Amino acid sequence: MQTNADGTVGKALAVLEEVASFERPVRFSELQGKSEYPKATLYRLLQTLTKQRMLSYDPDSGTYSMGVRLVCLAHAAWRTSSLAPIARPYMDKLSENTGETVHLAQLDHAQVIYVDKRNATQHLPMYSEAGKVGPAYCTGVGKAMMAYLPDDQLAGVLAQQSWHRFTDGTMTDEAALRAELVAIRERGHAYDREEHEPGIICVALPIRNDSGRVLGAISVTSSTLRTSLEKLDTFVPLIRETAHQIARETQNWRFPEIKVTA
Amino acid sequence: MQTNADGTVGKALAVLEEVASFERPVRFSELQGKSEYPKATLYRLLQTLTKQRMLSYDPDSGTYSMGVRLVCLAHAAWRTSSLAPIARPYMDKLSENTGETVHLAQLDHAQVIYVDKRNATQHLPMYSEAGKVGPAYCTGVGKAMMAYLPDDQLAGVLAQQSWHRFTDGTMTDEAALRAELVAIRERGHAYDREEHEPGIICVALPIRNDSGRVLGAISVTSSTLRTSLEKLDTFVPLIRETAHQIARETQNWRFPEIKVTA
DNA sequence: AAATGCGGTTCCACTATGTGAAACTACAGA
DNA sequence: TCTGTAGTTTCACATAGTGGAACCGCATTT
Repeated sequence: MQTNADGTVGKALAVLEEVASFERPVRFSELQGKSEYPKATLYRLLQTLTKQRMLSYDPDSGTYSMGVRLVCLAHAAWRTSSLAPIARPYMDKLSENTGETVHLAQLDHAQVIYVDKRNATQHLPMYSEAGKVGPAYCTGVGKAMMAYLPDDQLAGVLAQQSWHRFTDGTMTDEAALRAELVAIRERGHAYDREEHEPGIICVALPIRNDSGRVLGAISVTSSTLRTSLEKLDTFVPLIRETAHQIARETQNWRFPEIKVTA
Repeated sequence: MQTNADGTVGKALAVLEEVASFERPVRFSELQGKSEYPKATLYRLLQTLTKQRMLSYDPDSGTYSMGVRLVCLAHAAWRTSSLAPIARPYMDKLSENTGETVHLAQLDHAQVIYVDKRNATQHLPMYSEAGKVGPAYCTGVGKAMMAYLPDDQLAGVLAQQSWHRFTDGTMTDEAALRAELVAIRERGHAYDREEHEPGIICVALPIRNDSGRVLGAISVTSSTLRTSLEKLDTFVPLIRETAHQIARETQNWRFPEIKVTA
């Protein structure tokens, strides 16, 4: 599970992630089974995390669960270093104009993180969706971002994909995806042709700043039952405009104070 | 800032919190100014956090900001150990029935953390609100929860309040608050009489399980311009019912698997 | 009642990890 | 070129973390 758990902090975070992966309160012994750390070490890490309120321990049931302090920290993270707060009004507008599900995503490590969402049916941007992660190689947003990544970064991301075949359409090797990325650059936008989930299709565009750096991506998603890629194509100008607006907005927002510190 | 930063993990988290407190991308030197750690140590901690993707470093501007990995972890925390996902349908209903702003909060350390919200005006449960923290001693939800805390825990929470006078109505010492908590227990619900913010009032009830343990609290909030405490009082039965429903729901939800492991 | 087994906690000699003053580098402005 | 400031690296040193093993407490078995 844990990639490079050097240092105590790394180990602690690996354990935290381990607890998270259970998606429910979990006993010491269950963790011990999955963890690579010896009993005493694991125990101490859990103690530390609990004392730091990253985990909470329920003495009644003898279980650990994720601590609410994380929710606070994440709130700060979301507010200050995700595109979501900046993009919100534009997301709203795009959602209204298209009437379809709209995602805002960013790239982290080699995964896609959805930082905001507008739902077509239930018109609530659900907290429960922000924070969700997805694979980069078989989602519209993932491919849209990868297509505009500098070579060295792209290589790193590609190397870490799982290439799991979710559907018949999933691209399962680097060569296929690289070809696709070229096509995306030519076309200017990415598709998800039921590559991650059968029946689910989307059009996605990257959000890039003036210097061309990829900040994130937006997608308009729907199902093959309701629409087709051709129909979604009509939204491209709208999405592009939204992406531009968000990118422009970031220029003003990011570090306006920095130059003033003198 | 940092309370008990024993161990490397504690120090790292203190730094993380420090970065969060700036609410914007921050330079090394700015952090150094606020931090108690020597240059080299701080530097290494930042490196570690960055490598662990809890922070992200922007080489262009030389600034650190909160990492998106936190958003993922928090997603897990929110889903599995907050009341929010369980309470969601009941929150929806309460919001609809009252037409006022509804909060769902939990106690952490000595603070109130809002884990969900329904807004009266903009009817979107905003991610940006979940994760917000507030003082316990001068909010309806905070007092509602404290009123039903076991003595030892209560003492701990009280000891950590700031007793800052936000408004004329703020209770600024333990004695006053303890008297209020007695009144709350007698009455069965708590009020916020413009104690935190002028013009803002609310009624709050704790969410308690069968054994009486405090799980969280719900409140219905409004402004003195629109309504009065007397009017909010009419919502009490509705809120109580909601709290009961949520508490009942947790019984089924929490650790159903635990007993089966045999 | 004693024995067994199991989840959880503590001990302690050992050493990996983190520490931080100081030296150094890169760069901007004088 | 010189000087100062922000950021990075070094290295002798010691703290902090490690983990095998022993221990505890409780439930179940004999």
